[in-house]
Amino acid sequence: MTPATPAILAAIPLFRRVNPEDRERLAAVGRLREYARGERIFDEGDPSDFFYVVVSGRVKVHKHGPKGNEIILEMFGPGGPLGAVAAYEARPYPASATALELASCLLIRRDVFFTLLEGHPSLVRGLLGSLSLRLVELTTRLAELTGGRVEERFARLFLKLADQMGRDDRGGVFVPLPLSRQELADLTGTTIETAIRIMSRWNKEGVLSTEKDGFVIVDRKALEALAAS
Amino acid sequence: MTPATPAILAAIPLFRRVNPEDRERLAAVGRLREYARGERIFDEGDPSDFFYVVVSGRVKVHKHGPKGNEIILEMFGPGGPLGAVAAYEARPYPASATALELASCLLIRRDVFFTLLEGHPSLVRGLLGSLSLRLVELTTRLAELTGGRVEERFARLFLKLADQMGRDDRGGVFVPLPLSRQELADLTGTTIETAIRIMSRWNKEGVLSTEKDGFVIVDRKALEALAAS
DNA sequence: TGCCGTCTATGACGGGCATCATGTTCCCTG
DNA sequence: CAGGGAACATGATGCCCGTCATAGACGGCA
Repeated sequence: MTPATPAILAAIPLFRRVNPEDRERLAAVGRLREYARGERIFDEGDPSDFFYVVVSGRVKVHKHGPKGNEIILEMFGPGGPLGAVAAYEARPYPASATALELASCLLIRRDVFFTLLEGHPSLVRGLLGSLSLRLVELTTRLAELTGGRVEERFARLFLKLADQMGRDDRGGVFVPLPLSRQELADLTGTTIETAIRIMSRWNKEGVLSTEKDGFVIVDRKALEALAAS
Repeated sequence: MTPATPAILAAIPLFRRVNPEDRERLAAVGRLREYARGERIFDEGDPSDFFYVVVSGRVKVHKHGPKGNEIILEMFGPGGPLGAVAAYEARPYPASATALELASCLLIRRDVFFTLLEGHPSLVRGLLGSLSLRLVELTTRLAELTGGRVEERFARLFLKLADQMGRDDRGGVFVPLPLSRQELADLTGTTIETAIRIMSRWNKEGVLSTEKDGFVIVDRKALEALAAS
């Protein structure tokens, strides 16, 4: 838990258009905190005392269904807002957030964040934009999660990851994101066994391989064929 | 397509805090339009020329998945905003909207809506609030749609409808919303045949009956037992 | 009144996937 | 190095539900 610096704030798109003086003031009350892989940042149902911004690493936002199953709603990298909805509306967090890898977040107390919003239309604008984007992505995920085979969803998931953060390496497209089989299952709305089955079959068929620090998509064409079906 | 009146605008929560003069101006450029049951209001992918507000009736917002299946994302009654995300970001509508029954909407041209936003922080505030609410509801639906039995989802759907708009009548709780079997299927992420099977079985078992203008929940306890499982 | 399209209904069938169970690998720690 | 827990792997089993097919019910329209 270290103080924030204006430089860090300036690197966050949401705060880029805030004037330097206010950034100074914000830095004075903002705090930085690191989270280990798997560490919980906040929990569904907790009172929303803080608004968070991801500074480094990746974070998953997840929620548990009525039957005890868990589903990952979205994954955020640097700049991603956490708890915006809850903090804005002063209601409990509607979902949990957990670090997918070593990550650091900027914490802003709810009341501070709120008074900052009052004086900065551009901030409100930025929030509206990011909420809009999330709405669009969530609706797309909702439409994709229903009525398709699980393998199709896996194919689409990895194609999206490849587009977002893939780089040519290790004889294919390398996605530098270590996700467990359980997390893959939570992303696609299935069980861990089915996730394991698909991943180990793909490994044998030379489509995709799992590494310690991510995945290597060896045969992108195969994934595209599966996603299209 | 008739002109809007300030009285209609005043009845819409989103515009309630806009000052009367601006409401006059808005009424001058806003248009009212009626839609028959099943009529399309706008289509996924269309350019977002208008921002809509439901004035009367009910409207479904739906989207088609990759395999041609359709899913209903949400249903709006009077006051519900349609196309807010697209209009705000000037991107094509991410989903379609269709009238579930005879409905009327207020249409506001995108550019007019946008300049109105500029001068009214309370409007922006209202938009943020409604987007937040929709995000929360969507995430809940996402979590519920995965990993459960179809019958559970049906039970939860009707319990929610009962809470939202049910009234004691006809020997049970009457939900005044005529939804086809296909629409029930689109709401729960299943097929029309499964929807028909569940509904006709429930009818025989005396749990729930379909009427011309809605549904009657006869045995609420039975639904609660199913939803909990 | 008769035709036809839409919606509702019901059966047969099979496969995908959840569930249960057991085993292996790997890492971490004392 | 032994022990233990977590993640990965794989087989057996069963059933929910998607798919295909057929038929009745109903309403609109000529």
